[in-house]
Parts: sequence; C-alpha cells; structure tokens
Amino acid sequence: MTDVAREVGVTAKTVSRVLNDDGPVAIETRERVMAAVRKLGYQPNLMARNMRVGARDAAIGLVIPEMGNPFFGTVAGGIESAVRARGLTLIVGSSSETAELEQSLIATFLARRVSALIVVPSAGSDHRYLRTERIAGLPIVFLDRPAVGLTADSVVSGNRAGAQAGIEHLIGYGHRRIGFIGDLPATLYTRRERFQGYRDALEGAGLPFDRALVETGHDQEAARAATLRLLALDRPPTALFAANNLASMGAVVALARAGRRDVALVGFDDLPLAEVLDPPLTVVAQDPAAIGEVAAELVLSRLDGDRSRARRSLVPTRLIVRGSGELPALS
Amino acid sequence: MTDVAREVGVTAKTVSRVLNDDGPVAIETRERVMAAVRKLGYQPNLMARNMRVGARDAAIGLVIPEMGNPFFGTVAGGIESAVRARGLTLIVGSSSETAELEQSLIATFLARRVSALIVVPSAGSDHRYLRTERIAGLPIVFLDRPAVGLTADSVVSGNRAGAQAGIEHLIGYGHRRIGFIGDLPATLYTRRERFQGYRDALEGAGLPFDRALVETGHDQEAARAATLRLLALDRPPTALFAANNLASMGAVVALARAGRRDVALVGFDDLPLAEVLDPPLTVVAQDPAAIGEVAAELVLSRLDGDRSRARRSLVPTRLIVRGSGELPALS
DNA sequence: TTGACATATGTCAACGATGACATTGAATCA
DNA sequence: TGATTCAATGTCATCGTTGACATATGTCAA
Repeated sequence: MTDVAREVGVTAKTVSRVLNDDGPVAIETRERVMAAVRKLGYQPNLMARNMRVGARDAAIGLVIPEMGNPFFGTVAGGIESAVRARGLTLIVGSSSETAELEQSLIATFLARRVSALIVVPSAGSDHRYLRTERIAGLPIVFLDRPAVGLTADSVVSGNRAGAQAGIEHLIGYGHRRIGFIGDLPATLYTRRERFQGYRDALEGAGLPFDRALVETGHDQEAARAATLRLLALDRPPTALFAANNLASMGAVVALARAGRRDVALVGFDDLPLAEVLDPPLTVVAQDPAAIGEVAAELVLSRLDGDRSRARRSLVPTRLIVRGSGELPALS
Repeated sequence: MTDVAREVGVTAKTVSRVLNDDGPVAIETRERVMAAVRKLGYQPNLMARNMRVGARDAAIGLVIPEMGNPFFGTVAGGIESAVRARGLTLIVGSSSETAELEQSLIATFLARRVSALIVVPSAGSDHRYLRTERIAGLPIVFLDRPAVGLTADSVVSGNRAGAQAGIEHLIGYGHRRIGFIGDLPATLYTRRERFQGYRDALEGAGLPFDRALVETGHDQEAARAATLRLLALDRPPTALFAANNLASMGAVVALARAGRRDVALVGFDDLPLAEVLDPPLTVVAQDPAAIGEVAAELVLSRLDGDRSRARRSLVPTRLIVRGSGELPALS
C-alpha cells in the first residue's frame, strides 16, 4: 500500500480511503490511485486489515472426518455456498475420525481467529475445552453428531426415527430376523441412534432382539465381511439394515457376489446409483446439502448476534422405496 | 499475549520467547508463563505473527469446481493430508465451474497471502493475470486441467491415452459404431483430450468418424437424455463411451431403464459400485488420490525452493475390465 | 470580511507479535 | 581483581492497515 501511495504521491491513508470508500476523496485522486493499484498489481493484505480492525478472520473453520466421502463432501459444499454468499471463506480440515486430529485442527482454526467453527465430532472426542470460546461468544455448530460435554448448537439427521422407519418397513414385509450392520466404534453417536431406532422398531413389533444379528463394519470391505458372517449364521437373517453408506455398499457387494437376491436390504443414506442396482436399493435417505445449509444458516444467525439458547436441529430423513427393501421374507 | 505477560509479571517478549523456544528463559519463568497461558486460555494470534515475520500465511488455497463430486473430494483429501503433514492448512473454495467465481476465489486467497495455490481451472478461464504472482515466485499448480495463457505446473490424468485405450477395447470386441458422451462445454480441456483419444482410436482402427455419434451431457440427467438420443438414431451405436463419471451414471441409468443389456459401455473415471451393476461397469479409472498427492508434492517442492522449469505431470489411467465393455457387437 | 462548514488530505498511534539490540547480574577466567 | 562471557530479561521499532484527530483549502451565508 505504501508503494501505491508513493507512486501516486499521497499517503497510505488516502489509498486506504479510496479502497474502502471511506471518507471523501477527490475524483482525480481516486482515479490515479486506482491506476497505480492496477499498475503495481497491488492487493490489500487481509491479515493486516483484520488485525487492525480487531475483527476475527472472515473465515469459518470446518472439521469433517473425510473429504472423499460424498456425504461430507456434499455437506461441505452446502456450507461453502451459503457461507460465501456472505463474503466468508471456508477453511477445511479432515480429522480422519480421530479425536487428536480434530482437536489440533480446531486449535489451528482458533489461532487463525476464525469467525466460527463447524465441527463433525470424532468418536471419543470431548469438547469441554471449547467452553472458553463458547462463553466468549464464538459461534460453534456441531454437525451430524452433537457435542460432548458442551452445550452448543447442533444439526443432525433424524437418525433414530429414520432407522426405525426403515426397520418397520422391513417388518411390514414379513421379516422377523433383521441383521444390523453398523459403524465402528459402536459408541459413535450416529451408530447408537440408528441402533436405537432398530431396537425401537423391533420392540414396537414385539420381535425379540438377537445380539448375534448385530455386526460391525467401519468401511466397505469390513461391511462386506460382516454381511457374509451374518449370512453364514445358523439362523441367518432374511433382511439386512446397513446403517451408513459404506456399510450399504459393502452389503450390496456381498449380496451381489453371493447371488443372494432373496435377502432384503435397506440402507441408511442414499447412494448415487441406488436405482440401477439389482435389486434397486431401498434407502433411508439423508439430505446432506440441507444439513450443510441449516448449519451454515445457524452460524450466520449467530454471527448476526442471535444469542438465544443452543438449538438442536433435526433434519428429517426420507424412505425411498426402490425394491431391495420390499423383498418378502421367505423362510 | 500482553495479558499473559501482565499475569506473570514479565514482558510480552519473554512470553514470546517461551512460546517459540527462542532464546534463553529461566525454567521457573517458563513454567509460570505456561501456567498463565493455560489459565487464561491464551492462543497466539497467527495473523499477527505472520504479519510480523513477513511470512506468507501457512495455508494453501485450493479451488475446485464442486465439493460434492467425489472425484474432486478425493483429490482434495489427498492434498489435504499431504499438506497438513507439513503444518500447512488447506483453504478451499468451489468455483461451480465458472471463471468468475474462480477468479474471485483466487483473489481472496491472494489477499490472504496464501503460500501456494492449487487450481482446477474452469472452462473459459484465462490465467494471464496470475503472471505477477508466478514471477514473484508463488507456487501455483493446476490440477486436472492445465493453465491457460500461463506457464505453470500442472498435474493431469492421461486423458487422451486413457480414452484411446477404452475405445480400442470396445473396437476389440467388434464395435464399429461407438457413441461418445462428453462434458459441456466441448471446449473443456478434459473433454477435448478424451475426445481426441476417441478419434485417435477410431483412426487407428480405420473406422469412420460420425459426428452424429457425439453427444453432450453436463450432468447425470443430461447424460441420460443424451444416451436415449443416441439409442434412437437410425443407425444407433452398439457401444457407448461416457467421458466422465456423471456421464457414466447417466448412461448406466438410461441403459438399465431401457433394459438394453446389449449395448456395451465404457466409462471414464471409476464409480463406487461399478462392480455390482448389471452388467458390471468397465471403466478407464483415474487415480484421484494420486493426483492430489502429486500436486501436493509438487507444491511442497516448490515451497522448498525448487525453481526448475514448469512441469506437467501425467497420472496414468487404468482400464478396469468388469463386463459392460466386453459385450460383443451384435448388429 | 468573517466565521462556519464541508472537502480533501495528512499525522499519529495502535492492532499482536517478534527481530535487533540493550541491559542487568552472576559466573568464569587470565 | 578486573575483564570476559553468558544467561535472563527488557526496550524499541516494525510488519500493513485503519481509527481518531488534525490541518489546509475552498465555499457560502451573514
């Protein structure tokens, strides 16, 4: 900026005035400044500006478990567009689903003085240490899973009700033994909630709960193996419920390879080509873009000074019937 | 920091020394400072630090067209992990495939004084305006598509060779009329390259080129419609080549709904459930994680002072044979 | 003609941190 | 013992920018 000022023969302050439309500047001076700016390719230093005005960085920090996962990718996309409409920038880090990385990312973001945080908590993380920031008024929104040890806004899917609806759907087609393939670790919020929905549905229908029907697979491969284990049981399930998108994919692959078109399947979270699978996959669909947008709007309203109590937003799920969930129980 | 200093009864400089392990500090002082830091929940202000040391922001800016697209999501993931291993933060923006948004994002990143830029160029963008930064030594790497009007590093897939291999594969199964479903706009680098590969293969086999067999679909819906148009031709193709992942999905859906198991299909870019489709989808697979990592390494070596000539890295593709590409030409 | 007021610009300090250099006191050495 | 060295801390200026306030020039009504 000093360079520009020298080029024009004015003070930095005048250049600043031109660039920020702040205070009166002679038209001719303005033009000469703009010309010098272009000539020198000058770009204001946002860091210095933010520091001076004492403002926080015009950025919001986002922590997600995995960028490659389309669910979180879509969520991030929803957040980004909403947030950029307000001139804010998105800073992203992925925690690889570990509490340590999550905390270190958050520390980095705080050191950068981001204006707000949006966090998908990892299993086992504890957010008590964020109390100071909460009290200082920093907007913090938890996504997909609520905070632990901290009262804060959160936006989550209707996991329990959604899973329950999915299981009830299967029960409606005569299934009495329904396998559950869930996330690892079993303490993960979404896993627990969906599992509760599973049990709610069983109980509602007066069906017994059989621990042997509960399997775990934290990625597609593990879910595939878990599916095979379920099918190999003495009294195998006639239907499966896959509690997340990777589990669904693993189950689909396992059933397809085994040629088992007789086993019903409902997945939690939609998949891109679900409709052309054989049989087409019935799912309890989440709305990742909506989750992202709701979270972004919550953050923006907090930035606008909304100091009301912490909210938990439930984004409803939707059962999409395509075929795999409507296979009747034969045995 | 001043607060911490006052709490302990020393100067800010001493606190700075403790936190940066810079210069001698009495053990007792160090401990009291650390205690005060914890007590006050102090976190150093990275913006101020960067400004003072005149360093650029320890962040790299990434511009991708769409966060929800798993291809770019995976690329971003590869970059992020490589980059964070070096203590750098990733700032992401999506351009929605428009040159204007791309340029405004880059401007934001430059104003933040990022240490490097990684950009997936949008169709129609021109990067001449980045010359100043290039000359100033800012590492800029273009991803998936090369820069326009600027000599700079780039990392791209082996589009032309990959497409050629895919088409040759189809020709090998007797196909002589092969439909091409490409991106919009047709000027997009990846579209052009893959189209060239298509023509190379035809020419190599002495097959005629028929403009009527070239269709365009910029998303899944459009690709589905494009597929239907191709199938409705007087002399329809016996095989299809879908030039990107969304085009593949559209083609798969169209063929499945029409019950056309006789039309061969090869897609460019792999899909998650390709193997369980009916028939399983043969693809020319890209390696998005590798693309991201190669780009990140290139950036890091530039940050380490590598001033050699601009490089273009080609990440090879791989033909994955699954079934849909091996359907013989019947007509 | 003289304030009063608006316009155009400048001066200075400060945001939070650290580099360069100065100061203090104690230990070490010729 | 006085000079030398080093550890421990302080002082001051500065990074690029902008708020608060000051100054200079011109305009206009009384």
